[in-house]
Amino acid sequence: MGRILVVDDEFRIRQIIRKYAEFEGYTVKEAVDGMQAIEICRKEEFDLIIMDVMMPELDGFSACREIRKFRQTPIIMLSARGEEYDKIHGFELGSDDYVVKPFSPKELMMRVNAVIKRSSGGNLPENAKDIFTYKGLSVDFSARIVTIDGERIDMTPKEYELFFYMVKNKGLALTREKLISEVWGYDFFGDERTLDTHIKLLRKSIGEYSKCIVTLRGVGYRFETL
Amino acid sequence: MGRILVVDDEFRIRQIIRKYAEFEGYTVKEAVDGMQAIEICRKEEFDLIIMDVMMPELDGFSACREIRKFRQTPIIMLSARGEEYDKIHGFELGSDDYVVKPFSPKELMMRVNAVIKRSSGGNLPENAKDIFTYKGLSVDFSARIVTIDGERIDMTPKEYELFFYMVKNKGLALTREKLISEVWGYDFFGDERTLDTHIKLLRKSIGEYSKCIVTLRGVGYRFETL
DNA sequence: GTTATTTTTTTAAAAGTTATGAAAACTAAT
DNA sequence: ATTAGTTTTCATAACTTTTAAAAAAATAAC
Repeated sequence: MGRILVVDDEFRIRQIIRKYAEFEGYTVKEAVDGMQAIEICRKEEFDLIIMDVMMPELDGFSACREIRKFRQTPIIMLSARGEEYDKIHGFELGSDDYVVKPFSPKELMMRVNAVIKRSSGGNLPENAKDIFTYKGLSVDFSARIVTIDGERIDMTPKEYELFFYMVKNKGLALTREKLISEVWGYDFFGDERTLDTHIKLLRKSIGEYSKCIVTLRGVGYRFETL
Repeated sequence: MGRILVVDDEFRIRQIIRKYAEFEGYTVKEAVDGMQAIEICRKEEFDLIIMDVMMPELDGFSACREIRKFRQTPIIMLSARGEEYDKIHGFELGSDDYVVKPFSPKELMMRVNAVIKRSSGGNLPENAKDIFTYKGLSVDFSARIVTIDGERIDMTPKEYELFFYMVKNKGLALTREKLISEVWGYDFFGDERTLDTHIKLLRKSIGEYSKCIVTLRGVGYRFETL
């Protein structure tokens, strides 16, 4: 287990990735452009694809899109610094991660391991995935699993419901009323401070990421990826 | 689903965009200038508008501004390299993306897909965005975030409410009575100077943009984009 | 130019909100 | 019924915002 497809037009890059990946115990196959990558993917299955954005014949984005039509293989995109940032960012949701060139092989391998662990760890049917990730934090909505740097975070049902709702609505100001009616139900008539207490418990649970839950005085809270 | 309005005075450009967009499965409608675009937008709804900046009759910026008054359709602007860079940059936050001519159709399509995915496909809450921008100032109403040159401005609830109301009613003379009843509530019976104090605090918070809040002696205040 | 009026700035006290810790109530499993 | 874990309540501490009032500055009127 651990098959990786490396797609890059530069031999040197493919070589270096192969070296490190094989050292980590992965089996590596190579493709020199997007077109070739698609053909190979039709015939064989991989646990991960590492693909350069800029390639002759067919660029990484197009290839990625094409492959995704018939495979759910996780994909890590490689791109030159600065260049195409917007595109990658917009695309990011579709790919699983991206690494900026020049990269340190170590860093790349770390990401490779993370992505593979993330995708193979959960033995769910790959299609029903609904996962949010931000840095070392990942929230698997369908599995009800929250991990930080790969480690599971135990959460009580209420913490999970609250966190779930906030992450799903990340970047939005959520009023106390909204949070309470969404998490506790519109007919909750309990104490006003209940929400505060659960925010506190939740913050404690997510450790360093507690700073992602910002207090909006007089309004409520907002979960944000800084 | 996937209706696009292409606004450009050059037939060749419209044709090429149409070709690629239809290939990707979108339905395309065309307009030759800003005026026509506005008329069409009043009658029909689109998922995306691709609009050239330089056009006879009515330029892209003006048309965009006009359309935004009644539609939230995402807009991608096209412009010649270098030219109008400042405008585009300042405008960027208001539009959803911009592409510099000459562009590769592939690149444009990638952006089109990204914008459409972001605004409709992606079930992220990010779509419900409601953001006002003017130069380096941006007010995100749904996230309750105000930034100046990308940096967050901390505001107290009252400052935010007051600013929110003034920006939403930008360009209008707002009487002290109106402001107080809208921000504090019609039943506020506090001190007359409270409003002045909060205007002061607000001005301090928004720094250089404080000059956008003009005092209307004997009347009230007005927020304006100079 | 002086005076009266309005606006702005400055304070400090008052009012209001959120965070926290601990205990009580509740729930599900044994 | 007991227990372990979870949720809720409550009192209080910590903190922030709002208010009010007065002094200073600016503006308009004379």
